[in-house]
Amino acid sequence: MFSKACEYGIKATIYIAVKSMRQERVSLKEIAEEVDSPVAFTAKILQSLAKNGIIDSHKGPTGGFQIEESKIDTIKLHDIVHAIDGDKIFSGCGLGLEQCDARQPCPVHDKFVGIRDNLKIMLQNTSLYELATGLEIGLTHLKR
Amino acid sequence: MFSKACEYGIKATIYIAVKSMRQERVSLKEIAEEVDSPVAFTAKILQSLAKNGIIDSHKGPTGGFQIEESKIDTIKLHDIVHAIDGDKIFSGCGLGLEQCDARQPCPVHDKFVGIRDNLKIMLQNTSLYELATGLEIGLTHLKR
DNA sequence: ATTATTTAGGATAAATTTGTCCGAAATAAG
DNA sequence: CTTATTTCGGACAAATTTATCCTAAATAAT
Repeated sequence: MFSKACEYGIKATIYIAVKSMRQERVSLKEIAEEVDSPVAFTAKILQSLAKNGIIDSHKGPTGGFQIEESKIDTIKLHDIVHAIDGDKIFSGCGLGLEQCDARQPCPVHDKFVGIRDNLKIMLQNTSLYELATGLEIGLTHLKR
Repeated sequence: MFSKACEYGIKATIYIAVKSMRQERVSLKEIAEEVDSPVAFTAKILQSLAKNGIIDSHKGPTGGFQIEESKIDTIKLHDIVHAIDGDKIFSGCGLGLEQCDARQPCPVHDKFVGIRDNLKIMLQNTSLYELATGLEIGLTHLKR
């Protein structure tokens, strides 16, 4: 469903959010450990999240990543996925046709659009705040 | 959403079904042309569809692929996808965790399960017959 | 200023998916 | 039986995704 990059990106962002709610900055190393993801690859993903304005990064000692607290309930799962995978998940024909729309649909067009709309709505409706809170109160987990 | 292999496989199966409803066998070459897919790669996919009992194959002159007519409305999109991609689309955690279920869920578990159930139900409910008929009466198309 | 620490970013490598090539096996027809 | 045609299946190649490595740049602290 999601790419590995996206999986790592989502987990990392949730972890950063939890720490940011406590006014703490976290290092790449800590994130990768807590989220069980390859360090260097995670670095790339965090880079693109930073470029897309989802997270903030700071170099040097005491540096690391954090998220503006006011943003945490504004940011949606959709924004994270979009920052990493672009909109290729949300657009394009289910069978890979170049020309496929309601007028000239592929055989699975309608059914596919239905599923994808569900996905999009879900992603747009779930906030980072909600995900981070669930983790903090021990309702959910990020490792294993 | 689907792998390329799956996209080609679905298109090919629908095309074979249309021809089979007219008691015609089709060659790999014709399928690849009509479905706009790479010939040799399509051959591999058809092989695995044949091994999984979705389609029948015959070697030699006048050979080719076909589908038992009685099967056409029994076969569901789900069967095609499963024959090609296995059940990796239907199982596993949305964030790649090894241990993730209702008791120890990842942060997106519930939402993810919801979407995936939709997908599964859709795939189990749409028959090859329905897809082939739509194509035959010109309601849908497979190229471009 | 110097040093230690941390992210940025480019180059490279490994793994997976996608795609090609070609000889072998089956089989229909002359 | 021979030949032409078609799928089978293994080896190989290209492209993409995943992952690593290393140097540079920034920056906090001494």
